[in-house]
Amino acid sequence: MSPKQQRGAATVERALAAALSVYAREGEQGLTVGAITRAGALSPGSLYHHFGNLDGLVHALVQRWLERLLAPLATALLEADSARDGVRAAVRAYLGFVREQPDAARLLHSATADRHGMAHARELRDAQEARLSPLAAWLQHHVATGELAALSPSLLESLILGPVVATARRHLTLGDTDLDEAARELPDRIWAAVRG
Amino acid sequence: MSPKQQRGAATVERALAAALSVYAREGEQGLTVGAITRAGALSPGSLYHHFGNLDGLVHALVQRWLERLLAPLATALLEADSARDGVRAAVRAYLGFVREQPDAARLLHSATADRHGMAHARELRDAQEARLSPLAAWLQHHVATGELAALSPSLLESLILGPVVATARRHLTLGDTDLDEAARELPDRIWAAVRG
DNA sequence: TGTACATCAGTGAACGCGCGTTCACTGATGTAC
DNA sequence: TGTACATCAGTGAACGCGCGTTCACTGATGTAC
Repeated sequence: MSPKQQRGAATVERALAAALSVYAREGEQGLTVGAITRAGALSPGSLYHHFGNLDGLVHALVQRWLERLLAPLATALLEADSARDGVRAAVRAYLGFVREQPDAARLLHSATADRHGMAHARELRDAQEARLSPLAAWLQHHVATGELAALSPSLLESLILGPVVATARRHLTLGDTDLDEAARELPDRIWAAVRG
Repeated sequence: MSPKQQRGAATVERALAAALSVYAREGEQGLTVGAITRAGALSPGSLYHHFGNLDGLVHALVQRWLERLLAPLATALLEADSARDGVRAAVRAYLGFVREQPDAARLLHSATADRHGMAHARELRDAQEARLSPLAAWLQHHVATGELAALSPSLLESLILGPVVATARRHLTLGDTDLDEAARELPDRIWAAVRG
């Protein structure tokens, strides 16, 4: 299903870019085949040639941006000298992504991605396993050294990312949250919740 | 739009109960007028008589359960003797709701509610203002006494509810999170993140 | 207590719109000889 | 270097399905006199 010619690769890019911009402009219920083909200047047949169906395109879009969110997060963690620095850097990396890529962040935090997340929860995690397992290993290691509290990985993840995700959602939908304040305050406060 | 006869009130109840059960069984894309009228043994016309349209029904359903989630949360806060006890009791109340009403929790945390939340974010908050403003006042008061950290209300909210929401979502979708562990560990750890 | 009447509640067949998807076809690309 | 050919990429009109919604109507309820 992935393109074998440069021309095909370029079309795939156009389709994905068009889908994100349509989503940003029209929201979830505006993300239709017609809107995407119009915005990306491609035909329905071409879209189906590359993605199989609309769901396939959305899936590809979510995977792509999830990767672009998780990659710097993993880097931040793995390059840190201590658990404390890792957690704080990861929080900053997440907030940085929200600031730099608001459209993509809105997509990842939103209904569309959620529906996908719920329908393909395990599948999504499998696809991103290359990114997620280093994170899990990092957590496990610092629990073993005693720097992090002896909690299950999922609870640690909830304590670390929960406040960040909540802040991002509020910022992106209500707009009543200040990302600067969050970047200033969250890293240390989240660390206080998970340290050993 | 609200029923003027007992018969009407009973039909409204049947419709809302049917909608929640359809949602629990079939998920978001199964929540159609046809499915609801079949499950609730009512006609499309009747549904439109009471709710205006499908969106109106979903709105009513979300409002109802949001109220049932927020009411005990507010009670927990206001009856607490200290900020510490309040925060811990609120976290437990939220987790209790998730445990007792998993279907409703799934609805409130999910795509459908989110779409509504995004489309009618301010409207929703306005409707629940009677519940939300005591919460805001409570936070403000305990910030003033110095018990809570001097952060903006929205950031405090994110620090307190963020990890709980993240835990609930994981529990309800992936099922890989233990609510007992969460109820044991989260209250004190969340308190550590927001104390003054 | 009985009756007339306005209003509320409920029915379900019918509609039409918009959507995702298909398919027979043309055109472009790259490769083997 | 040139040509034949297989494969990839792209087109867009057409389709049909399922959906939310309507509407003319019947039936139930409660109230005023």
